[in-house]
Order: sequence, then C-alpha cells, then structure tokens
Amino acid sequence: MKKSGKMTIVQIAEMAGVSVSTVSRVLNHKGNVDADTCARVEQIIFEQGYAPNRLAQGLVRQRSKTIALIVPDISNPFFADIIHGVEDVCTPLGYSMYLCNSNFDHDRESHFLVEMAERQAEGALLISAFLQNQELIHQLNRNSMSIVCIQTQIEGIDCVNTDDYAGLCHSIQRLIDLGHRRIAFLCMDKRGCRMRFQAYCDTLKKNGIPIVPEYIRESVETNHSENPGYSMARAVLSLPCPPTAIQSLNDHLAFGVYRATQELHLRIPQDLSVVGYDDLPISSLLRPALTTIHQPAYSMGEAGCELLIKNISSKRNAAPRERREVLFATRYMERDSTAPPREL
Amino acid sequence: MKKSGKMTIVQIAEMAGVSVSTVSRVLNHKGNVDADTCARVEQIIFEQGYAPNRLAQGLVRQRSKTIALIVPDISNPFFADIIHGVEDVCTPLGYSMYLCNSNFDHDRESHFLVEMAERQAEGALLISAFLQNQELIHQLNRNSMSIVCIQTQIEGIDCVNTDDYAGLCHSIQRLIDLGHRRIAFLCMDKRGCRMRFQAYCDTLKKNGIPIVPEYIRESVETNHSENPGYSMARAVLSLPCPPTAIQSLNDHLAFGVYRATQELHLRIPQDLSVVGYDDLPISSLLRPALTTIHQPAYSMGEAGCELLIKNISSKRNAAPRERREVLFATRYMERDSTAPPREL
DNA sequence: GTGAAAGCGCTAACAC
DNA sequence: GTGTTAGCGCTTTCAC
Repeated sequence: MKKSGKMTIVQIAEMAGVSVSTVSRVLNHKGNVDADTCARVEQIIFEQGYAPNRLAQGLVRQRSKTIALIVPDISNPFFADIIHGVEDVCTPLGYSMYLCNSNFDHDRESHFLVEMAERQAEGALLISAFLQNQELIHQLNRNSMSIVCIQTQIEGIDCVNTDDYAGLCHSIQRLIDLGHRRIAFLCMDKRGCRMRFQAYCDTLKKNGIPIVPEYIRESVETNHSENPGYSMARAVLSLPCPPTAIQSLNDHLAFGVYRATQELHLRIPQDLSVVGYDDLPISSLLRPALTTIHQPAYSMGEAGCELLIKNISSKRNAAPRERREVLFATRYMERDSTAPPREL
Repeated sequence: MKKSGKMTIVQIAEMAGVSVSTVSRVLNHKGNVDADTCARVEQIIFEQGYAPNRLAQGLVRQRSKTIALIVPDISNPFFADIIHGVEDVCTPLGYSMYLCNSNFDHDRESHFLVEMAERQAEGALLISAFLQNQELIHQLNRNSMSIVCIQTQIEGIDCVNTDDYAGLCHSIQRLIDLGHRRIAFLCMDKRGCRMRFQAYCDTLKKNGIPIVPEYIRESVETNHSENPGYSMARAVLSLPCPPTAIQSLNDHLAFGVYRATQELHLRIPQDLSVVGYDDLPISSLLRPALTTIHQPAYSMGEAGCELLIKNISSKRNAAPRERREVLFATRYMERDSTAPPREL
C-alpha cells in the first residue's frame, strides 16, 4: 500500500527475487511452488496491494469474463428486475456485466452490440430488442459473442420468453367480452412487440371489430423525463371518438396513462379501462389496482443468463449445441382498472 | 463476413499486402497513408467484418475507456434514473459502463470496487454506499481508479449530494408540527444513511421527543422478491404502542409500507402518515399520493459522471485538482399521505 | 508513405 | 520447484 502508480507482475517478481512465472503461479494457485517462496510472494503482493491486470490476463487467456446487457430503457423496473436475475447467476461465476441502454433506438442497439463484441464480451443478452439487423446478430453469435434474447424471438437464436401472443389475445378478448369495441393499443416501437401487436389485431378481427389506425400509437421519444404513455394517452383520448379501453404495451406505459386520466378528470375504470403488461410490484399498489399480465422478470433474467453461459462454454469446447427456447407462463391479473364501458 | 473465428490485425495486413502499422494507421485515422492503400485496407476490413480488439488496444494505450457503477440495488428506480443520467454523459464520450449491485452488502461493495480496479476501470461511481473501508477507497482513488460518490460523503472524495440532513429535518419537523410524536424511521443499513438518521434523531431531540429504539428499523435483507419496507412496517405496526407516522428512507421502501397498511386495513393518512424520500415519478400516482422529498436523480447521475470524467482526465495529465462537491436542492413535496394523527 | 521492432501485463509451455 | 521464452492483439517510435 505504499507506492503510487500501478505495480506489475514484473516488479513483484523483482521484489520477491523470483521470476514472473512463480508470481503467476502463486497468483493463480496452480503449479507447485515452495511453501516458503509462496508465503514470501504473497506477503509482498499484500504489502504492495498488487492485483493483476485483468485486461492483460484476458488477452492471453482469450477470455474476458464479461457479458453485455442490452436493454431498451433501464428506467422501466421490469428491466431492472431482469438484470437482477442475470446478475445473481453471472456474478458468482466471475462474470462482470456491461450495461447498455438502447433508448429504443435501433441504431444504438446494433452499435452497442458491435462495441460489446469489440470489447470482447463473451456473450450478450439482448432484451426486448427490435432486431432489424438479424444478419449482424447471427454473425456475432456465430463468431465472436454468444447471444441470447429475452422477450424477443430471433430465428436460430436462443431465447427466453413468455407467450406474448396468447397473453395479449386473452387480455383483448376479455376487454371485448366486457363490452369494449373501441380499444387502443399503445407501444414504443411496433418492431419491438410484433407478437403483442399481432395478437391485438387478430383478436379484434376475430371479433369482427374494425382496426382503427388512430387507436394505435407508437412512441419514438427518447426523452428521459417524461413517460411516453402519458402523451400517447393524451393524444388518443382527445380523439373525437376516443377509445373506451387502452391496452398498454407494459405497466410502465400504463402509469403514463394513469397520469393522463387524472389530468383529464377521467375515472378508471368507469370512463376508461386500462390494461398493462408485466405486473410490476408497484402495479398492484396503484388505485385502482392495475389489471395486467404477469411475467416473471427475475426468473427470465436468471434463465437467460444460464442459457448464455452454457452457450459460451459450448462454444469454447467446440461442442455443438441445439437451439433452445425457455418459455414461461403468463398470468392474467384482473384487478380494478377494467370494467364494462359506460355506454352499456 | 466470411471466415469464422476472429480476425486479427495481422491477418488483415497480410490480406492487404501491407504491414500491421499501416492497418493500424487506417484504423485510427492517424499518420499519413496513401489514399489508394487506405481504400484497399478499408475495403478488406469491411469485407472481413474486422474490428480491433479493444482489450489489446486498452493494454497498450493504458486506457480501458470504462467506468464502473456500484449501486445498492438496481430494482430501486431512483438508481435506475441516476444510471440513465450517467450513461447520457459517458456514452457519447466513448466510455462503457460496468454495473454492480452491492445488494446493500458492505463486503460485496468493496469486493466489486477491487474487481473493477483489476478490470482497469478508469473510474467508479459509488452510489449510496456504506463506506466502511475508506482506506481502500482512498487508495484506489489515489492510484488506479478515480472515485466519485453520489448520495454519500467521504472525506477527500468528490461527491454529488442533496442536503439530506436539512431535507429530513424539515420532514420530521413537519410531522411533529402536525402533532405526531410517535414517529418511526425505516432504512436499509444505518451506515448508508448517516445524515438522514442523524437528522431524525436530532429533530426529535430538539422537540423533546424521546427516541424509541423499537421505532427504528434496519433491513439487512438481500431477498430480491420482497420489498423490505413491507416487513419493517409490519413489525413496527404490530408494536403494542405503534407509531402514528413513518419516515421511510426512500420512496421504494414506502411502497412496502403502503402494502403493509393495506393488509392491516389501516388507512393512510388517517391511521398512519407516511413520508418517503426521492420523489419517484410513480409516487405522485399512488393513492394517497406520497408525501416525499424530491431529489433530481437524473441530474445527479449526470453531475457525478461529469466530475468523474474530469478527474480521470486530470489524473492522466497529472494535473492536480481540488476536491469538489456538487450539491442539489431538495424539495419537500407535501401530498396526501401525511395528516395529523387521529388522537388529536 | 511504409515497415520493423519493441513492448503493454500477463500466462503457459518447455526446459532445467 | 523455478526460470526462460514466446506470444495474446495491438500501438507507436524510429528508420528508411
């Protein structure tokens, strides 16, 4: 703990009067080294507060022991919970995590992917992504960096999902059964939620309800300070013939809807039914409690990270591994934000 | 985009029939290189999808272009907002972020700090930390890795804060002015919130109100699936003589308090006043809306990252830099979760 | 304008 | 049990 600036293994070796390989051996507890020598080296390492440079280690070992997490927006607690699950499996294994927020920007997403590969991340967890550039993803997954998707499907890439399509079909059907026919759909970028959007359209069609383009809103906002659900709700509720129900892509956006209804002095569910997706812990605390579709975020993170790490190992052993997909069940959580429309 | 496995600069050089230094020159756009040669090399780089190994670059440049973020728990949206602010300043500058969750565990905190230094992070943002091991922090900050604290004070270390002490004094005083004398204080680990705890004690004393140990609760839970505010609230509310008000360390914990009151069929604020800290966006949406103390999380993240990056530059230029502290104002947000106690 | 060579900090054969 | 040496993939003088 004395000298300033960084020590290297060479200096430690000199101070201990041994060669660098001996120091390396005691550092990594491998190879035979005399007990006395070992003690002396360890003593010096301790005194000097020396720690090996992991970049250099990684370079020679061809192993960075890092993975990358690419999420759309860390402000959404759903992603935070996933990350929590990821970390709980990768940290004990000695992996560190890079965190990247795409801000729902497709270019940022690919850009981060490339950067993480350059930084020699051994794997990447692509969470709720847009996937425009499948070619890139496949190329990376084949060559440099294993990739696993969470809440996203890509052909040929391992993933963990819930059954979005079924989950959303159920939700929309339930709204229709309650008597709603004017149902809006709010999301960030349709490319990031194909299945849910498809489910929305299909269920309306199946029930003979026309699809009204004005009821479908996307947000391409990147402004951190406002919940995009708010402005989309304002927009859709100010239509001449506003919807009686809103299916929000996720709970986070639904919070923005709640805020909009307060400002407009609209009551949920009397004037407007609202449904979320994710079932964040806070959602059941809202008044009225939010009707939503439950997803096990933490477990999804764990599962995704496990898949990823297995893929990394297989690749290192050149052991071929079949593609696999982990599917979790969703649960429809009917609470107090849904009711028949007033007209009935 | 053809060959599998990773390309190196040597292979590119061979394919282009030039030396590695020339390839390096075109890669980094520095030094003079013939336009034709340049074009040819770039063409090959493109065809092969080659990208330089940043670990190797970092090793020779002595620059990793990474910073570490050490937060207690990413599930708390307050930290997520800070991270958002950090990222918005460091990403454009070419820095990547490592993310570490200490889970409110002091040992994990120091362990991560050391690991991040080994991984050659150029700096670390220590957010809401416990700081038992100041020696370690100073040593790292002096030698290997610049450190800046957010929502934490350490002697000799740059930091960004709000005036916690004043903020909490005001809040407790307000509760007392409303007529409360049995006020509980819920937190995670007292070491992580010395100022607030001190403010709580001092304000009670100043008003001649005895400090009741049973009203002070810490949580050392690491269980991700339950909000510790919940169990602490249950405990404190089942006391023979329960408090009439709860000051929660932060909004996140206050959500757990809300849940507990629902189960116990207690009404806020009639039966219990609740105050948070942070003013998360969701807090104003709760019913009753949560009274709390506002902190500008995003801006704090930005400011912290700016300080950190300036410190990194100064250190590289061996330019001495005085310690500095950025202080943001808090705002007391009185909403609907506070009222006079029923007894009055 | 371009190449040869040294070296960033470390590990891992391979000798002894 | 320990040391020597050749790299890992890259940048950067320094010659030419």
